[in-house]
Amino acid sequence: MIEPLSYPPKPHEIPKEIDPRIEALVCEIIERVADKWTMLVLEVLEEHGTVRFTRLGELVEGVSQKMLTKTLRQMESDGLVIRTVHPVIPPHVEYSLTSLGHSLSEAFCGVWMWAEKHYDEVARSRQEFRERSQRKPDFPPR
Amino acid sequence: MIEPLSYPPKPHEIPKEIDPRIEALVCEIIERVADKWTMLVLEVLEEHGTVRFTRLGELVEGVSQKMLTKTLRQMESDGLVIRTVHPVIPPHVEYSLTSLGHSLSEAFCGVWMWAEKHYDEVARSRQEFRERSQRKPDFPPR
DNA sequence: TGGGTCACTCTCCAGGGGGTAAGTATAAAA
DNA sequence: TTTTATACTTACCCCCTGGAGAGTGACCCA
Repeated sequence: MIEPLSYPPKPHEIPKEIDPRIEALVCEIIERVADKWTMLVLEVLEEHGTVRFTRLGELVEGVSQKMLTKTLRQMESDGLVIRTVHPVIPPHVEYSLTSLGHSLSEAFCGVWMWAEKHYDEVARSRQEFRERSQRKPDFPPR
Repeated sequence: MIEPLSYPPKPHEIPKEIDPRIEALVCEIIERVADKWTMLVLEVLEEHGTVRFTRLGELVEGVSQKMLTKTLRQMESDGLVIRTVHPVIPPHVEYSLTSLGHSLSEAFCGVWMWAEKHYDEVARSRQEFRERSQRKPDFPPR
């Protein structure tokens, strides 16, 4: 079992406390999990419960079949979604979140809310940045 | 100001409540923010406070100068980091998180902890998935 | 016989992400 | 005078991502 780390870590506990293996593992999960489509699929399934493949493709705006399949397969492999096949013709396949999936969705809640809450601020900042960089030559020059 | 949504949203509040503009905005932020390097830079700055360019490059494992610059520029534009230039030679540039940056880092805390907490579970799930898919032909065939 | 349904899978291909390495500016130090 | 230090920028190039679109299998229905 991995020992929980405080977050953000206090400066004094940084140097030796982080096992590079754990660092790598967590990074790997974060990378995969923070994938664009994964997050969007997660959200849609959280909202709509059990959804069939084609419908999911409609709900996740802009996803191609290829990417949808790939993302779902990945999420299934990670234990985030359950794939339920009804052996009929034409095929009928349903996707829904596992409890692990739900828990991840909940964890993402923070980021989601952050994005909503700070949207204006980011937009404003981008605006100012654009103006600033038009006017100002920099040192060192970029 | 954007009206806060409950999360996860209750089924009955889904259909009309989500303004597609807001949906798009949030998605855009999430996409950017979920960028691999952005997250890693965020983490390093949270841990180490104020850091110079070259050092940052060492701390963010595997990043190239090009990507580091790009990521930092982006984060600066979004108001997540401050870039402080000391006009000396050789150049001395320091990066640190803004309060907005800290708040995002905090929001990601949930995901970070999730990854740590559920690592074994995900690993196990992947293992099983691999075994399962070797044995089982599927319907419909993949 | 032919078309429709569903959940994929496969192939082709363009665009872009991102790596590498060299270039730049400047002054102090050796 | 050459080197070094620092924070970039630029050019070149390759590989991989991921989109578009067609194909597939099995059955039902007209």
